[in-house]
Amino acid sequence: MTIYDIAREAGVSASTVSRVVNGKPGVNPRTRMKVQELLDQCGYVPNETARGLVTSNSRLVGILVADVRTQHHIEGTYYISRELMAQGYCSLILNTGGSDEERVGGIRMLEQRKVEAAVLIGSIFQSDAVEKAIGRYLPEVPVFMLNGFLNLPNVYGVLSDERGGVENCVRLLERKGRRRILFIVDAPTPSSKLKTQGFIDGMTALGYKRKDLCIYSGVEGSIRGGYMTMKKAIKENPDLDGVICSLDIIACGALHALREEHVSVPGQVSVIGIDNSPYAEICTPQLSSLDNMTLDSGMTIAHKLIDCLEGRTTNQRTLLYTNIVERGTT
Amino acid sequence: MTIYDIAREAGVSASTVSRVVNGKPGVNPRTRMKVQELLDQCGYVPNETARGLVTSNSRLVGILVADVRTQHHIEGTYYISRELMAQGYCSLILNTGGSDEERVGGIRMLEQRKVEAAVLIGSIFQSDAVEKAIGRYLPEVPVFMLNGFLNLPNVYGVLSDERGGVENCVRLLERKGRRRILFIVDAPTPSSKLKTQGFIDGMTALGYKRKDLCIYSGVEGSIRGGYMTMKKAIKENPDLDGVICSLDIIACGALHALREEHVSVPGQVSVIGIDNSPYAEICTPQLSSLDNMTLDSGMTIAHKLIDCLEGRTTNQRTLLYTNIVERGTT
DNA sequence: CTGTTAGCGCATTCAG
DNA sequence: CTGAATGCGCTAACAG
Repeated sequence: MTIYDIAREAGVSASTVSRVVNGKPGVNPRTRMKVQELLDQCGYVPNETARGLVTSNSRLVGILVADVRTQHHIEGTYYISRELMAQGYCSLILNTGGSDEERVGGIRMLEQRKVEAAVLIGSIFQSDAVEKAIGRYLPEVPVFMLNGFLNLPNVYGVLSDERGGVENCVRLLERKGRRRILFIVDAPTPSSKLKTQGFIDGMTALGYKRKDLCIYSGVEGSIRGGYMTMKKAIKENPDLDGVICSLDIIACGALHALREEHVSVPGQVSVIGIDNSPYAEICTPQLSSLDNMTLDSGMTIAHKLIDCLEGRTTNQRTLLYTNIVERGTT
Repeated sequence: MTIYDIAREAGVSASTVSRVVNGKPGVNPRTRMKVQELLDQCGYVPNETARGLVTSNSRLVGILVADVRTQHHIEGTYYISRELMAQGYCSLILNTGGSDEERVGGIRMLEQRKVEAAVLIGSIFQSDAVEKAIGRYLPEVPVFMLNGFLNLPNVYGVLSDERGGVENCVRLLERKGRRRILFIVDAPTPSSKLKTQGFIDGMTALGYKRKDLCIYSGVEGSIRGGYMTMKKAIKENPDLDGVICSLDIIACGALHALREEHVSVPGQVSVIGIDNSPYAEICTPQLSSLDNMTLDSGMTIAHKLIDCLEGRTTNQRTLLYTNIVERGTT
């Protein structure tokens, strides 16, 4: 069913049908009504592919996520896609997976589908390979990064101050009288590096020496990872009284280990996670967590994206402040 | 950058460039190499929109989800999109939201984008409005439903036996000596109706009268919903010794309430959730849960979908068996 | 107000 | 082996 089919039925030209479909002026009201009726009756749906080819706007926005199953990535993805949908845009959500080649492949695919803008979810996209790929494949398309930034003229970044946030976590534990604080951190993404830096800055500001700091890094971002690491950490540091984990899910695993070892939380040991995810409310005791504003970041990006699409200018780099949500573990 | 630009540079015709891009035979190896070099050098990416228009295959599959944030929907979505990506297809993931109009709008949009197949995630899509919309907008396109089915020639359903699964949960609790079993169920989707039926069947098989059954329905699918309902249920049924919840997240809330009321789990009361989601491993004690095979369903759909796209036939309706994963609450 | 024409970028005949 | 011509479905400019 094309506009030509409709045109023939209605006894008018294709242009007239096109005008009616798009609600353009300059059509006799009677003609318009007749055509519209036929359109409804046939359940005509315009072919967006053909439309995109001629107008060269696809009304498509690409969203790249390493893995949509990641709790703290899905919120932003959801919000952005809903907001764009409301503006008549479709979201092409691509699960790129973990490797640089896959990320580059994703960017190439966005160019292939002629997206009008791209969103990259997660600091993991802050890499040289991605920067090169954007320069090569998407040099003219606005690219928005959630919790990341690349120094390119068409890249916009919305980041949360995770470094400062973790520093605040350290200060909080210090105020609670904690003296032997551990930091457990997952794979070394740009984000987790910032978190680690925040831990180091916070601790050294309190007078601790860099070499005395206790950091367990490269931990698997799962319950199991947190559990195993905590088990080990207790053995190695029987005097520990505070733990900061780079992910809520790791903290959940750590809580399991602490319970098994009959260490009371928050009596003997305080625990803080990061992300303020649903997990934090489910575990026992409920987990205190650093809210790194993934929802806010998503909302900010959605609005900046729409501004950009509609021709308004917007600043390239935004920093959001974090805050600690205290629950039962501190 | 189009094939014409490349053709001019290379001193050949667009047809030849097209042949090289698509790896078609009938090109002089020397010519092919020269063109390929230019292609690489320019970072040429074919315009999939134009390609789709002429070949009338979009290499696009639409995935409709009410809300990607729902834990037990994201697994299948992820798996399907990854599998399709590996086959060279793109996934157009649409968050349709909760209303029938939005679901119909989503289906319309899939037709507009000329998807080659559609996947509907969740039993909520099993409705008259959706059936009508498929008949109207996607009568020729294979439609796969995860945990749902519609009696249309182009619809394929992969369902898990949730009714039987809940019946087994009842039996399990009975074997554990539980006599006063409650059922807490969220909003009345086709899926939760089946679960409820399973509860009724299981209980009546044990000799309970329909009117004696204790069912709390229409509960908000959240921790809060489970918590509030459990609080109420304890008051109203001080002798309860078993609870089955239609969602893990509800069971998590219920566990909170039971702990607050100093009811020991599983000492005094056994609890079973449904979905076998990550939540089940996080709460304390770890939650026994009915695994309704969302991952398996996703995998099955992905494979059937690819079979279908490649012209192989596949049965329209598949039922997967469920099984109970016992953890600390039973 | 309406119809005719051209062309978006590409794959695919069909000639050469 | 290669190129010219055609059309996918649509919008936009132009002419009537």
